Amino acid sequence: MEVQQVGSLRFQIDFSQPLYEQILDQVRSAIAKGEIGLGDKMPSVRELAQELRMNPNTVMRAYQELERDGLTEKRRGQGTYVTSSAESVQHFRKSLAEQYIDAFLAQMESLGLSWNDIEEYIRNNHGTEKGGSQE
Amino acid sequence: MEVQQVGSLRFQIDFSQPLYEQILDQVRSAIAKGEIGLGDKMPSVRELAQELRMNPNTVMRAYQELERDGLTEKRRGQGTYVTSSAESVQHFRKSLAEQYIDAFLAQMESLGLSWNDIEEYIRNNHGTEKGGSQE
Amino acid sequence: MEVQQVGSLRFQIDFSQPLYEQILDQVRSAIAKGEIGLGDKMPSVRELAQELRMNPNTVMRAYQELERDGLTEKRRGQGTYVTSSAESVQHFRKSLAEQYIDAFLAQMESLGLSWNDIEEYIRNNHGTEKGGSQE
Amino acid sequence: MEVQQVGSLRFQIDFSQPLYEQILDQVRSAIAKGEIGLGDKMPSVRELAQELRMNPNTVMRAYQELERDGLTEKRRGQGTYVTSSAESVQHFRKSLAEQYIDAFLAQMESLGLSWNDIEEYIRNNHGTEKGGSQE
DNA sequence: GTGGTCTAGACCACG
DNA sequence: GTGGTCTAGACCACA
Repeated sequence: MEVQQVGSLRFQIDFSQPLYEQILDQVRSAIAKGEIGLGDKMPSVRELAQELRMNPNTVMRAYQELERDGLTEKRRGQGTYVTSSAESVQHFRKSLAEQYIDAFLAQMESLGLSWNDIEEYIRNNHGTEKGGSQE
Repeated sequence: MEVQQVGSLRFQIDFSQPLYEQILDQVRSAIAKGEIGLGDKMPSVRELAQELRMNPNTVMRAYQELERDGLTEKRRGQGTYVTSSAESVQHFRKSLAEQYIDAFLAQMESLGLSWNDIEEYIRNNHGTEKGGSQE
Repeated sequence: MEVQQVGSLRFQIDFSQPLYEQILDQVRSAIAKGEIGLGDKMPSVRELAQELRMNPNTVMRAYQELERDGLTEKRRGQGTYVTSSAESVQHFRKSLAEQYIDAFLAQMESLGLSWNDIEEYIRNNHGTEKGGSQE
Repeated sequence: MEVQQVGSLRFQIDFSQPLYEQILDQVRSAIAKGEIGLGDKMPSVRELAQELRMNPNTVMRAYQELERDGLTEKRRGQGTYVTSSAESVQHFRKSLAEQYIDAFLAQMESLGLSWNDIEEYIRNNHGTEKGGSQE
């Protein structure tokens, strides 16, 4: 897997999913985990596109979505910045998490699996290496 | 939401996802949960297409994938049947569940959420009606 | 796998191939291997259809092909008989074998495999026990 | 027989088998034999369809199967590429070869032919022009 | 009647 | 430009 560092952001892109989605997810993740700080400057669309060898339109689409989610903001003539509002980040993080969780539970329900089945699987396969939390 | 019953199968189709995927998911679910029994006859491609008001090719695509997954089998000139092998169903169910769970844990990790965070959310929002798992 | 005995013929039918082809192949095999003797009476179309729970048309199609190949002959009012001519059987056996072999060699060639590769595979996997393949 | 060259691929199509299967087989063969290199770009679905004078859906079906077999991969908006993994090709080649060989041996067994009979036939008819392997 | 293949042509998402 | 989904309708093999 090829990993690319651009400023404080790290990207790992493949061709199995839409490119703009991968940028979106990975920037979101960096913001949620504090890998890029509140108020930090994002790479410009053109710079990122060049580094990732993508069409600028593809990067722009991800940036637009980030802004719509309240995670970034454009400052005229200066570029794009991570929002300074910790509250915005928290709010977004919570709503996305809930969305993921609800979708996941629906999937499990569709397979007829109970919460106990899930816990058991996770205990067996991912039990030890839990972490990555920060609250 | 419009729900349609075809034999022992219930379908609920919208236009937010590919139609063949929705058929696929819902038939999988019915098999996994035993709503349609092992060895039972499936609706014919044409019949289901007519009931769901879609093109037979769309239904056929879902049926082909079901067969590739080992959940159904075609009998020449007779139609499509749910596999008689409980083992096939179990194997498929397990592998799909693991895939879903792994993807979910990756999502949670990308948001910097710990397993405790997840459990807490679920306890609060889905805690009471767990076990039988149905909405 | 379900095996059915009809007179001196043994059938093992599944739904993954055309039914008439399976009858054809298995009767051919029985004749080629002498499991049913030259000049022996074949089961009638109706009888075989009933035993195998098939449509008589399906059995008839196989019988027609057998007759066209010179392996059986109809005697008016008496039914269908395996040919009495050992020469006919030998001729057919040879021509079918050549056809199979040529097709097989074409497949191997299409994968870029040499005869040595094939021999090696067969030595490793089927070398010791001819006929009753069972690992 | 009409042969058509498209990029580094050569096609020879008739109407005796499904068109998508012939594309599938011939592309597989080209990959297995290295006639098209790892990582090379395949003709686009539309281009190949036009060259072979068939419907794009027919070509797409073959391409989907190639991808399912791990021999090719799609890159969003860029086209279809032969996999870069020599291992994937080798794995596929081996498993297909074994499948062909096992089926062939079953055919020979059904005709009551021994391995010696086969070798003799091949020595007589194909003995001189063997080769073309590479590993 | 069943499913399987193919065509023609439309519309969409992605880059 | 790429592939992905869907429709409508034809023709075929099999039972």
